[in-house]
Amino acid sequence: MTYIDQLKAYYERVTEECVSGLSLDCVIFGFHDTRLKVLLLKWKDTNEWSLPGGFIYKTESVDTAAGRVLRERTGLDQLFLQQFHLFGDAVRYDTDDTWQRLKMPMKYGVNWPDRTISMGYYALVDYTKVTPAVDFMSDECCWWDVADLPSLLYDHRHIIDVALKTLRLQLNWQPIGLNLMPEKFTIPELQRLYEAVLDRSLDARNFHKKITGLNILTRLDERRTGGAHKSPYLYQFDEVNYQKALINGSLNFV
Amino acid sequence: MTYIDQLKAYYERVTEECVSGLSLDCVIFGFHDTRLKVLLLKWKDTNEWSLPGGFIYKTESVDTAAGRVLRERTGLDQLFLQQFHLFGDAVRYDTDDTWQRLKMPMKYGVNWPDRTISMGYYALVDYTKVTPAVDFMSDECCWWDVADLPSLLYDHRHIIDVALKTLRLQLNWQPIGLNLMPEKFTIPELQRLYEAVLDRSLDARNFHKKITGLNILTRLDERRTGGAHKSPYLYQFDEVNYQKALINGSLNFV
DNA sequence: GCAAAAGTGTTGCAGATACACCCATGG
DNA sequence: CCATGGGTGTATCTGCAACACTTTTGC
Repeated sequence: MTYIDQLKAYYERVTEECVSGLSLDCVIFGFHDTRLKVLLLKWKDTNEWSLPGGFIYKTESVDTAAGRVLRERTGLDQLFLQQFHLFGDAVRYDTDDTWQRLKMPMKYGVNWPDRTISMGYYALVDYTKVTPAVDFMSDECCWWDVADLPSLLYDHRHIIDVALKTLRLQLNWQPIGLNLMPEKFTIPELQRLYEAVLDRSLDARNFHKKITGLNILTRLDERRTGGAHKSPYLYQFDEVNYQKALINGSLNFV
Repeated sequence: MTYIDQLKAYYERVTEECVSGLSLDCVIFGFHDTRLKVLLLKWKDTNEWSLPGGFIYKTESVDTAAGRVLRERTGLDQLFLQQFHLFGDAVRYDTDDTWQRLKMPMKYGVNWPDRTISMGYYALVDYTKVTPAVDFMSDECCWWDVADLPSLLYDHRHIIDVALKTLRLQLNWQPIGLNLMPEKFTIPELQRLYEAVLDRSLDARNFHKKITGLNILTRLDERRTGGAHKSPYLYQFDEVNYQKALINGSLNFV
C-alpha cells in the first residue's frame, strides 16, 4: 500500500467514522537541559511541522480520543491530558497555504467541512521516559525548544502560545514536576524546570525552602556524583502527598 | 406557521447550515436577594427546563455563536461569555428519556448525529438590567436559585456544577461583581454576592478593607435610605481600575 | 588550590485573619 | 428606645522576598 493510498484510506475512515468538523490537538510539554520542550511531528516527505492531532470517533468520548490520538501518532500513553481551549475562529489559518506546504496529493473527500474546530489538550511528560514513535503520516517526531520553534502548520503556533499561558497560570495553583522530571532528581534540577516554565530565574534558597516545605519530596540517601562540583542530594516525589497538594492547589510560585 | 412547523424549519436549517454534532450551552449567572441565580428556559408546552443553548453556523466563530445563541434565545446581549469546558462524553445523558420529556413530535432529521458534543460558556450579568425574552421554542425564561434548581434536561445539571466550580476558582484571581451588581450598590450587598458564590460567610471588616484596598470602588455622596437601620454608603465600580485589576488578577478571596 | 555549584538561616514586609465596639436608622 | 445592621481599627500570624557565606567536588 503506497503512502497516498494509506492517506486516502485514513481520510475515508475519518470521514465515515469520526465526528465531522471537530478535531483535537495535543501540546505535549517535556523538559530537558534547562529548556522547556514541546513534541512536534514532521509530515512525511515535507519539512513541515505540526502538533500531534486527530479526530474523534462518533461513539468515543473526546477526552478518550485525545489519549488515543496521542498514542497512535507518537507512541506516548497514559498521559494526563487536560483541556485548555477550544479553537473555533471562523478562519483559523490560511488553508490554501497549508495545503501547499503539506503537498497533499488529493482533497480530503466530498463531505469534508470547509473549516475545522479544534479542541486543545496539553500534558506534561518525563522527557527521559519517552521514546516517540511516528505514525505513517509523519517521518519524524521530536522535541523542540519552546523558545525556538520552527514555522508551524495550521494555527499551531497560536495553540502552543495559549497552552504555555495556561501552563504558567496553572503553576500558580498546582505543583508541577511529577510528570516532567525523571524519577530521581536534584532540587536545582527541579528549579531549572520552574525557571524554564516561568521564563525567569528564582532564588535558590527560597525555592529550596518552599519546595521542601510542601512535603511532596523525599530526600534519598544518594547523591548525584560524576558531575563537577559539590554533589547534590537526589529526591523523588512522594506521590501520595503530591496528589494531596494537587487537590488543595497549595503551590504558588508567581 | 404552527409550532411544529417552526420547529421542523429550525432543525432543517440547523442541519443544513450549522456545524454537525457540536452545540454550545450558556450558563448565565445573576445575583439577587442574597442568592446566586442561573438563567433557564422552559420548553414550550412542557414542564422541562434547560440551559439556553444552540448551534454554530458553518462559517461562524464558536465564540461569536455563543453570543448570538444567547441573544436569540433570551434577548441578552453584549455579555462577556467565557469558555469553561467541552462536554464530550460518549454518552452524556439518556436520549430516550430526554426525548420523551421534551415531547418532541418528530425526529430531528436523517443526518442528525447520534450524539452531540457541547462547549460550555458562562457569563455574569446584572440581574436588574436583564429582561429575558423567550424564543419560539420556549415559553418561559427565568432565574433559578443555584441552590434550588429544578430537574434539568440533558446533562445540564452537570454543566452548571462545572460552571460553578470554575466561577469559584475564578474568584481567586479576578474581581467579580461589575457584571453582577447594579450600577450603584453598598459594600454589604457586594459581600452578599461573594458569600453566595463562595457559599460561606465572610468577615465584614476584612471584606471592607480588602475590597476598598483594591481601588476598584468609588464611594458616592449618597446613602441607601428606606431600609431599616443605619443607611449604608453607595458605591460604584471604577471601570478603569477594575479592568486593570482583572488583568493583574490581583484578588484572592479564598 | 581554585572555580563552580550546592546547601543553608535570618530579617523585614505585606497581606490575611481574628476580633469588639459605636453609630445610624426605622419601626 | 431598641433592635438591627453598618461602619471602623488593632494585634497577631503567616508566607514571601531579599540577602551572603560556607561546603563540596572535579579538574
